[in-house]
Formats: sequence, structure tokens, C-alpha cells
Amino acid sequence: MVFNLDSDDAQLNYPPQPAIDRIAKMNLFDTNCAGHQLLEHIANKWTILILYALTQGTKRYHELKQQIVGISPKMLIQNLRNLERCGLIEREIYPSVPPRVDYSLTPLGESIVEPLAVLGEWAYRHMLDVKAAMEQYDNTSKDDYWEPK
Amino acid sequence: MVFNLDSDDAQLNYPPQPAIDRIAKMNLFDTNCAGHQLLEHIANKWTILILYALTQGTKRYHELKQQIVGISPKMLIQNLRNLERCGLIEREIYPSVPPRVDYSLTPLGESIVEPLAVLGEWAYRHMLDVKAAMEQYDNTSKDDYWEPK
DNA sequence: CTGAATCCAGGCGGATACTG
DNA sequence: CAGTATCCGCCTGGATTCAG
Repeated sequence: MVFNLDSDDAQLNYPPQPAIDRIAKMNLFDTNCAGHQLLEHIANKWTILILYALTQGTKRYHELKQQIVGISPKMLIQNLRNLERCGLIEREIYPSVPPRVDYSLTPLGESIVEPLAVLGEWAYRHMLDVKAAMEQYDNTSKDDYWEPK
Repeated sequence: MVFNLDSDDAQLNYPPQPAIDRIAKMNLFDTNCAGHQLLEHIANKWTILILYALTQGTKRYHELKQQIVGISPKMLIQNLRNLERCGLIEREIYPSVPPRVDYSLTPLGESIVEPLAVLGEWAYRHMLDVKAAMEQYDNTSKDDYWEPK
């Protein structure tokens, strides 16, 4: 097998090392580890959805607001700022009237698209399994497992 | 190309379709979509760390509490219950004195290990880039971009 | 149109003490 | 040991309004 060293992501899954070993090598449990803190930034609902939206290309503020149903302007801006601060997205301002602001992924931002896509696909493919499990849990646990006060 | 239908994960990355196309096919932006709600459950710091820990095998309550630095008993139990409800982990009770409770991944839970490992590796490999970006952002933005109140 | 600012309720989440 | 229960600060995050 030949590694393409130009692509960071390409060699990520090869050689196919067990996930347990790969995880064990990272000290993500350490609060002081930068990777731990980075995970905290990424691991939230809105951030992930914003990155999903931006994989489709450059978008304006109101386009994002429209696509990401239910997000408030405050949360949208807050997460956009956060992503910009992390260097994952870029903010470009066009000094026109009315103003126009474009958001797009940086190269670093594009590098996280693949991992997030994998995660999203897992959610999409197993959502019914999880839904069924939750319903069963809610039914059984109430009756013969634990009384709900 | 031959798909191994026995393995869910095996066919996830093949054929190598662009992430943008794969994401576009999922309506994860729809709040009503079960996949969207599932993402909300997964996308939080503690849940991910718990799943990371359990990839190393069955663990007891206090082992998890010890490994996941900084988690309070309340958050640990809350996230464990949540994961159990989603069908990702299993809780086994040994009626002994003192009591012993083992937590382990279900087959469904094991299926998410790989996506999470990919995400963790991304965080680990790019944490310095992000850290540098954040520092630069904090320095420049304060002076010549926006005054901090 | 793109935000900033303010207000405010709800809930997240930590600390602690306690139970089986 | 493995949680539960309670208190409570504070921060999230929504709604709304206003500004450039």
C-alpha cells in the first residue's frame, strides 16, 4: 500500500490499526491537553451543524441562519466566532450596502469535514436503532425497574 | 468492488465519495430528524470521553470516574444513563457486597468507536494548529480589529 | 443585511451530604 | 462501592430590540 503524504486525511485510516490502540495513544482525558480542549470546542450541536453547512461552500450569514433550523442569531454568531478563532472558518467582509459577509472553510476547516462526515453518517445509519432502544428503555425502566418517583 | 454486508463500518468509507455529497444526502439539519436528535446526544464532551474510556473494555463506575478527570458523580451517572438509554452501553449489576456495576459497550456502541476515534485523531493531530490560531486571533483582534469594551 | 446589546428564564453542572 | 438527593451559582441560550 502506498501512502499519499500530501493528504493528511489519507493516511489517517491506514494502516488499519484498531481504534482502541489509536485512542489509547492520545491523552485526551487530560484536561490540560490541547486536544482535550479542542474536543470541547467541537463537541457541540451548533458547531457541527455549521461545519456541515459550510462543506457545501461559502455561505452568507442569513443562508446559514436559514439552513440551520432553530438557531438564534446569538448562537449563530457565537459559534461562528468560535470557529473563526479556532482557525476553522474564514470571515470575509464586503463593504457594500447592504453589507455582505461570507463564511467559508479554511484548509484546516476542510480537514475536519471528513471526520465529521463519518460521524454524521453513523448517526444517520443508526438513528432508528437508537430510537427503538430509547423507546424500549423508557417503557421497561418505568415499570419493572425503577419507579419514577 | 465487493461490499462486505456483514460489517456495517466496512462499507462506510467505500466507495470514496466526497464528504460534501455524503453530508448533503442526510437531512441532519432538520430538527425532527432522528439523526439530528441523535447527534445532539453524542455531541457533548463527557459522552465522548466515556465512550473513549469504554473502548478499552468493561469498566466499573469508579474506574470511569477516575479516568475521566474532573467529572462529577452527577454528570457521570447522567451521561451513563443517557448512553444506556440510547442502547450504546450496557449496565450489569453484580448483587454482591460491596456492590459492583460494570459498564460496557453494546455492539451498537462499538460501531461508533471508529467514527469517534477518527474525530479524536483529528483533534490530536491538529491541536497545535488550532492553539496557534487561537492565540493569533486573540492578539490581533483585540488591537486593530475590535476593542474589548 | 449583519450583526450587537440587553434582558431573562431554565437548566447545566459542580459540591456536598447521605443511603443501600 | 455505587450511586441518589439537594442546593444553588452561573452560564447557556432564546427573544427581542436596535444599530451601522
